Amino acid sequence: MLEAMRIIRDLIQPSAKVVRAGDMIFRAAQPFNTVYLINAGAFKLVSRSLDGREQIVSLKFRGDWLGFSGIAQGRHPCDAVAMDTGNISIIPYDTLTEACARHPEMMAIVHEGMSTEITHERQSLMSVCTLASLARVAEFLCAWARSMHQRGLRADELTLRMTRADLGNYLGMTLETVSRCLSRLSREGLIRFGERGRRQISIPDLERLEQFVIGGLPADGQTAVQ
Amino acid sequence: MLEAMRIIRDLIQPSAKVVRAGDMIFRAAQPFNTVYLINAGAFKLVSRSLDGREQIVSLKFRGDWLGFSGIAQGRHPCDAVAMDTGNISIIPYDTLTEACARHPEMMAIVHEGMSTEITHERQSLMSVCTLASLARVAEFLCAWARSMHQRGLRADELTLRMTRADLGNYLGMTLETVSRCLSRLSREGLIRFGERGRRQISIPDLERLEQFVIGGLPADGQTAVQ
DNA sequence: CGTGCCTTTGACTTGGGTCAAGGCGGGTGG
DNA sequence: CCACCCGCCTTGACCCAAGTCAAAGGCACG
Repeated sequence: MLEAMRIIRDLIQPSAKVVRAGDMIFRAAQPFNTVYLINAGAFKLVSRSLDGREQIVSLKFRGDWLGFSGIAQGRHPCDAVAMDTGNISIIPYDTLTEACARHPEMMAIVHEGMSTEITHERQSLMSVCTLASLARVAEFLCAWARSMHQRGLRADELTLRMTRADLGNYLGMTLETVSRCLSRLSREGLIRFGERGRRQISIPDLERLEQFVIGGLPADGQTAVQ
Repeated sequence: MLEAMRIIRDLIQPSAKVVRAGDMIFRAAQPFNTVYLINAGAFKLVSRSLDGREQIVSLKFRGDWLGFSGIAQGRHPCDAVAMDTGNISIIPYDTLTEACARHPEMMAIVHEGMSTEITHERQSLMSVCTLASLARVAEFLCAWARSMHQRGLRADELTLRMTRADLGNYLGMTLETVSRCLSRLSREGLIRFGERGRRQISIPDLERLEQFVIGGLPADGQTAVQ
């Protein structure tokens, strides 16, 4: 992934931009002509339906692309919002397609990015459809940790950059349920809250948390109820 | 879309294959090296988690691509299964990337295909996360109808090619709930069951069904309870 | 040191899951 | 041609996970 980012820098030399929490990278319905590569920070993609339902459809981090979903309709179908300060490379789509035509390795990178995005959205669907809320929250934390690890960041100390309401929206449950699930995971010792507030979560044993997702708690009668 | 299929035929002249209900086009974990373009038929993509949860993550029809999700890992992440007799073009991925490098319009078509797929998966997530089961079933039917219409097929007479269990799996609910929701929609006059069994559904007024998804029933006290 | 947002927790309600009992229809074999 | 079977579908009764509503505690910032 770092490799890919280096190749893009070499072949395209894109300009970059610093963003702050709350900044919109693009908005739904805006004409599509640019994609972005995340150098740092965390971003959410928010879809809105005609009748005002709002859904966080994806979370994106360093190495991820923003904007591919706009290709099909020539307009972005969702908002992209920075969740904290970050840095993105700005890549005109024309430039990108030209680079793809000229350099097979560039096309490979872009296709891989889109393919990853497809797979990722499907995993979200799978999680929402097949897991109970407690396991869903646990899996979300595992995925976040794995994702951080894979990007070379520390994976045992997560700093969630979102409110419980956002989390709940993304995971398909209410903010109260998110809160209860996190409390429960903490009570079970599967996670711990950090000193810097309840958005900081540490995972003492990722292995065990992953086991919990697929198998639930070992049935030994030791676990607290509710 | 038909335009795109013509261009592909002209530029690549892919071989085609007839498939029958139940045939696997590819299986999860198989090495990725081919993509498929659907000429006719209906297909489901099925993901399986390590612990055996199974999820239908997408349904595909004429004009859709099969296999892009395998690019990222070099292996298909899911099974692709034909839901009835169909016909697919077989396109080696190498051939496709070469055609993309040589012909900008080919690259545009491929990128559009992937982009559409990303957007589509997000809409599923949105539907599962923000709609109650009755509205979800209704929206599913609307989407199927729109999708058929867009492909030049008749949109007021759907023949679902799946069991209630598959439907429920795809929509994130049990088969009993699907059954109850369909019965309810029928009782409300929003859909009708065909003579050829309860998998054939006609939509007398698509407009009204779409209104129902976003607004629920008009509150006039006429509607039956449960 | 207040004011407002975020989070937690409790009590209650409910949509949809679970379990169980038929019903329907098409295919097979007697 | 009929009887039976088997897979799919529907419906009812019951129950529970998660939603809703409400109250209060914490934290951050002016």
